[in-house]
Amino acid sequence: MPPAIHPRDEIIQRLMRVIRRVGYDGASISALSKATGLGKSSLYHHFPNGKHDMARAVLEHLAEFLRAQLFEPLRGAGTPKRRVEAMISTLDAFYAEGHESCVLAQLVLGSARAGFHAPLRMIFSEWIDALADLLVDAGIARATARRRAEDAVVRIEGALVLAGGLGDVGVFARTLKQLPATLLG
Amino acid sequence: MPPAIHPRDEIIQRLMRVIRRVGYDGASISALSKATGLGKSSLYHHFPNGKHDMARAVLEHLAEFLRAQLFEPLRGAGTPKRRVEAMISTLDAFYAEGHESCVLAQLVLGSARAGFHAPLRMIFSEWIDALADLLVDAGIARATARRRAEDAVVRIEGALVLAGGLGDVGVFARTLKQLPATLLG
DNA sequence: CGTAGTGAACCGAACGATCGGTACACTACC
DNA sequence: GGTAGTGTACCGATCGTTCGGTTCACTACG
Repeated sequence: MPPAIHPRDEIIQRLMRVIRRVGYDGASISALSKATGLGKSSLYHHFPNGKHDMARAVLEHLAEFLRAQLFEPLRGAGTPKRRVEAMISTLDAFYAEGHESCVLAQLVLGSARAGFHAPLRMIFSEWIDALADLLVDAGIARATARRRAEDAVVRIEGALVLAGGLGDVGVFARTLKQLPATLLG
Repeated sequence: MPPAIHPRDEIIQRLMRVIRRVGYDGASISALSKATGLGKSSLYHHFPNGKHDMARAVLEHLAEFLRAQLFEPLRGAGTPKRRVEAMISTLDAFYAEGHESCVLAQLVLGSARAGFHAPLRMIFSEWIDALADLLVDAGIARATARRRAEDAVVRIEGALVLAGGLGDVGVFARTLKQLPATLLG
């Protein structure tokens, strides 16, 4: 293996850092170029279809991250409460206690949302499914479990929006804190 | 009153329609010009500071709308449950049952969010305050009321994001439906 | 061995289009 | 006449994208 100063994952993570902060429309190629340390044409070498490809890659990368760090642990070992708490602390770190906004929300709201419809729906669905399965595991009826799982994701996304809008991350902390009780009854 | 083909409110509403769909960064001046039927120079006549002024005006217009249509009714007559239900049906209409996204969220997430920090915080705060006051009115302890009010706004914003992400407005409908129970216990 | 060739990774300069914004003359109505 | 509102033409900057070209590790072949 050659030195590989710029592993693809590292590039994508830097793209994500920009997009999650300023959104798809707000992320210019030159900004993405600066953030990655790659020239514009080098970016096009890695992502032949341009900006859309970059965001797509970010979305795929995020999906893998979520599967490994959130969805799988939800299905893993430990009591349901423990597993929910693990998810919460992962979320708290990923969103920097509410200071960072959500890439998913950025792409849902951007002007190019139509182009990301499928992967976005996939990610949200998997998230809800993983949570619902956990609740079923905890002895909660399937229908109730789904409703609560959906509600949990709703709250997380909403808390991030509100934290940004109020300029106060307290609402995100409070929302995360009361998640276990809301989910598990 | 002269014919006034383009009353200011009508202009601002059309600006809002664009911004709420594609966000601040995605809303180009030419798109805003087309949407309002006004030439660029006319737009700059009405909003001397350009795009930022337009979004600012949209935000002020929205604040007035929310005060008149949401916050005041929350403090008005009728049982607390009735007042909550009135808010919900207004929200359902305003967001077209979940098909339209939230202007506030768009401005919170856009790259120019710093410029709208104050009015955004104001609106969210007023909303939470109005809801909390209603709950106190319904006999709920102040601290609990605030937490629940905050949670309600969190859910509304989150449900709009998720409705867009899933491409299914069902989640918005379900969230609104269970709001009265969540708020009033 | 050497050396010609290959392809992946990279780059800055430049493209046409559009960006947000301005200048100014004109019209409509007081 | 004055002034609010408008249309046209235009500005420099930046947009996303493409171009021409360089570097360099590696392979094929004499």
